[in-house]
Amino acid sequence: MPELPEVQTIVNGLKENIINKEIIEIIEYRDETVFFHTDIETYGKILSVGRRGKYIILQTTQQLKIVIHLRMTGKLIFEANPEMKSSHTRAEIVFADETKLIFDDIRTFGKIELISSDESLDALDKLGKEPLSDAFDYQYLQIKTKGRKSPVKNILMNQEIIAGLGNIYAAEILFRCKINPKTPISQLSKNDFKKIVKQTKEVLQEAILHNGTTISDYRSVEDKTGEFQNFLNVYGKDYCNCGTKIEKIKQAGRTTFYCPECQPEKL
DNA sequence: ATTGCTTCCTGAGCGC
DNA sequence: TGCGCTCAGGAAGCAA
Repeated sequence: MPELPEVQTIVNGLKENIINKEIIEIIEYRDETVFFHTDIETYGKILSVGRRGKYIILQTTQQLKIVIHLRMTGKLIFEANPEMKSSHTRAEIVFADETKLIFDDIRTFGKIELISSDESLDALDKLGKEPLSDAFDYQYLQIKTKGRKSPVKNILMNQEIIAGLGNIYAAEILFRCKINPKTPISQLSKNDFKKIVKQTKEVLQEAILHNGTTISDYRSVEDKTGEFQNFLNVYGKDYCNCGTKIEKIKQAGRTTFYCPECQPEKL
């Protein structure tokens, strides 16, 4: 569900709520939700809350990293009332002051992984550059995709190339670049690469300022809804601002939205 | 090595 | 109302 701006919004909310709180228990309500990759005696206090791609990473004082991926429908809800449960609670991180962080996930694809601070996860190690970092520039994108033939949309969705983009933002970025999503990455010019990098950073920054996008079930940590959906140009739209009907196609199993007028195929 | 197809699971929305 | 079908901010795990 959430992409980079939504995850960042959640991380920002968590920073305000759970820093320095001591974890006393992690409860799994549904199997295959919480994975212990390290022996835990005590969890410790939350030292920091961070993000890498779409992963949320909590660091504790006991050399423990809690890595959370929300996938499609995961939510984190900070709850002050210990009695409270949400409709699809899969796990809870319970703090010493009786507040808790509820991990709610309708489709149950999300996961919480506990690892020692000096370890990592394979998926984390393989992630590509952070799109908002200076290291993400057109040269990186060009070198990283050299020899590939995939459509540019698939490249933008590939977490091993760019960490954090998903279906909505990939579509919006290409709309802003006026690039057809089917275009093979190998056919893009240097200028196209520059445009993609520029628009990626701009779209993500704007979305973060608006607390992300809400389509149906995304909520930030305090159950606030994002507002960026009001700024989307193609995703979920029937018509482009130019009046043309938006095309919907399948790419790598996902629906791609684009405007055939504003994003024509290259001849 | 890279690409594409299927799968995990639940619920909403649609047409009949 | 209700049934059955399609679809959903993701990505691992295969097969080709």
